[in-house]
Amino acid sequence: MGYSNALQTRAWHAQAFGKPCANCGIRSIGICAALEPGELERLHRIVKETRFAEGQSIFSEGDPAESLFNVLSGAVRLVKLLPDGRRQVTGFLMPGAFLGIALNSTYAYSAEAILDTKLCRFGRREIEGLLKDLPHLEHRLLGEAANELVAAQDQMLLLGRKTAKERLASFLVCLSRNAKRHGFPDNPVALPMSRTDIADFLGLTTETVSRTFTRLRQAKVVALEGNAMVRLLDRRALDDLIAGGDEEA
Amino acid sequence: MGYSNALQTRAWHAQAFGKPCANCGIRSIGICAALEPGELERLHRIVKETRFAEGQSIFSEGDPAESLFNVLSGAVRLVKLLPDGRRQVTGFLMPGAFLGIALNSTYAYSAEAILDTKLCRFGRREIEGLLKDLPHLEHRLLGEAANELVAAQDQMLLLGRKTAKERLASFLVCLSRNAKRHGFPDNPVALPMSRTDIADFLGLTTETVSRTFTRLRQAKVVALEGNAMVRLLDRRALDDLIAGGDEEA
DNA sequence: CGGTAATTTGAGCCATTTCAAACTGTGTGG
DNA sequence: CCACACAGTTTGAAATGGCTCAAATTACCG
Repeated sequence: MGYSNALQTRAWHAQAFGKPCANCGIRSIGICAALEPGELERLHRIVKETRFAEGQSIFSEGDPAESLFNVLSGAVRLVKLLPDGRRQVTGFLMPGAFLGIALNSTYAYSAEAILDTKLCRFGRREIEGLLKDLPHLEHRLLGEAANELVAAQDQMLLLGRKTAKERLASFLVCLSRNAKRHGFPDNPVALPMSRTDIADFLGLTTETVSRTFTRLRQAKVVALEGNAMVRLLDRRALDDLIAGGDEEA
Repeated sequence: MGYSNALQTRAWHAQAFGKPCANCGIRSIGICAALEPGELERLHRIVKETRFAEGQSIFSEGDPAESLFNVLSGAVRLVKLLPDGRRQVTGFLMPGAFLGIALNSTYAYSAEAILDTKLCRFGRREIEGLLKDLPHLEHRLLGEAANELVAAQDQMLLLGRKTAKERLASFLVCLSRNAKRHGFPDNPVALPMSRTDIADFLGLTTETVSRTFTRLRQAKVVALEGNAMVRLLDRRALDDLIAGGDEEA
């Protein structure tokens, strides 16, 4: 998932731009961590850095899947649409995340930049060649896919069975955990995505997300600091909500 | 996803039991399809066939992930629970499916046999050794994971944004497609799982699933043939519901 | 400091849930 | 082979959480 605020955004943008992969600031997080210097060199030859402005589409559901990406900086949302416009956000990607693991012939979802975003782009053909020679890389990719699968199942539980309050609490804690894991501040947590994005991720409406924020605020469980930043005040209450035992706050 | 009825159940149970992997009836579907005869021999040495009776637990969420499985016959449901008993079924597995791709230290969900079920069991350690030597296998596994990821995203869209009628229609068509793909009858489609399982998979209650079946039946879109078998009558109407454009039926 | 989009708040409504009761199919024992 | 019994399913009626539509605020940006 992605994050943002003045400070964090600056940090993200400071990361490798135009440098060879060996110096990539994201390397220790991304799949490239699996590679030796020589292999990195080879990877670097097939990589091309690309920028997307806030709101720009990276690729659309149904497009031929010609590229895979590594998020260098910024944030990305993955979106699925129904013909009548109903929208489901299936995930938020932060720096270090891999985009396009599903090596199918077409993309199963659209990807859009939430912030100004830099990506490493790999040609699909080239990656497949690389994977043949570098089993580490494939192994790492499989690990990545496995993690995404676990996250997807958690999300199914959330969408199928949790209340609005529980969904928002789960979301905020998840955001905070990820921020920490990636070295960003984890308590006032940044929310780079709009309320609509959050709603479409949690299977709710914007109005419900907003009302739920208000209720959590009134219960002193969280505090909003501006619109794109939340402070988690009562971790215990949040954890209770996430587990989903019984109500109280 | 799984299926059942007298005929189909018989077919499943007729498949390889105690035979070496080379003769495994499921091989062309499962991950083993990626292997050469010599490699299969090696696989066979680390495999152990296991049976689970209907309703039996194969493993539970949180258990150390010591085994991976291949479904030979029967059907399996994957379940996540909240402490207060709310339940989400995250998937149904049919013969040929792979169970436990997430190579994490503990299982992220429980697996339970819906029918009497036979599985190939692989030790985790052994599989990891095998993967080191057989890149094909890892590649195949990655492909499998990618497919599951796509299915998971579709399910998020369903859980987050579809109506009860659309959810049930999507489920039935998906079931039918899978049956066809696996060589089972795809029009009267078998439903080996209970209404409760369906409800917990679709994020609904049993009552709503039942009422929705009734509405689809009254609209002559489907016909129930016994409780564990549905005939899809109006494919067009089903497809419209799945796409989720606008209502009518 | 104003303009504009995003967010929040309000009021009424509706799809789905909940709680409760009737039904039905399936498998069993007589 | 049939009647019975029970679990699973269906139906009914009332309650409700989240949605819809609409308006008021607020935050952000130039």
